[in-house]
Amino acid sequence: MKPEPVEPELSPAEICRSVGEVLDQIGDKWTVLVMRTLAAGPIRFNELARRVPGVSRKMLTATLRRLECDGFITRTQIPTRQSWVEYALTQLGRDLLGPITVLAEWAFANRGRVLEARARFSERS
Amino acid sequence: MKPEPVEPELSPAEICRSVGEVLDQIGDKWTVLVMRTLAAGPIRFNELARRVPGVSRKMLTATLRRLECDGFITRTQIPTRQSWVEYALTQLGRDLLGPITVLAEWAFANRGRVLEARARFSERS
DNA sequence: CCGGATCCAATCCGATACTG
DNA sequence: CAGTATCGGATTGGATCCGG
Repeated sequence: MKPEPVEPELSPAEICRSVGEVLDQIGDKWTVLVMRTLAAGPIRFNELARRVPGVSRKMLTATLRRLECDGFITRTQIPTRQSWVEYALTQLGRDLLGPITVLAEWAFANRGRVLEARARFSERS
Repeated sequence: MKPEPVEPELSPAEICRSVGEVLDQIGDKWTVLVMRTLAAGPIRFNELARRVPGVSRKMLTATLRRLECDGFITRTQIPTRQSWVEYALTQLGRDLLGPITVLAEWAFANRGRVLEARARFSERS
């Protein structure tokens, strides 16, 4: 369901710009955690706040606004007696989780190599 | 030359932790730009500073230290008449460029969808 | 329940000047 | 050439209070 295989070759300059932009969008403290939590299905604001450990409501609001603005999630008012707002991933958001998961799996598979490097570095300096 | 295909299934909690750690490492302003520049081959400090547009020497130093500590690059003193220090990617660093490039290519292929979403968002609010 | 608004501390980061 | 040291503005993000 990805948009296209596209051309496999990308110039280094295009790579740099692309990765810079996407890291500006998702490289902050909470964005990916929120998206991963939304991956399980639509969820309300306060439930989301509970499931993302440590996030303040202020940062959660800011993160959700940005994700909504960039088209990665939807925000739906459900009028009932109480206020009720549901957030959910869009197709674009689900698509983005693919490359993010690739990165996460790499990090998980290689965390030992990083820890070894740090140990060597600290004992050498 | 990747370490292993590893188990394809990763629990959501492990994904979150992994991606949080790797984003802490590479999610800042300069790390990926520096690594992409190093991908062309070993390079000296000041040449690196010239090729990464806008970076200050202070931030470049900090970025390189961290990359070295985490095992993504090597720092080599070459004693000659002048000071001479070369930085180069390690195998671990080259491996990391794989998932990063996946992300960059996704961002490049989908940047139009994000721009459309922003246009819709701004005209709706 | 879902936020917005404000204050404040910590951190980031660029500019500048200096060293071996 | 390859950094280090210090200052100060800008940004980040938590705490708290307030409102619909």
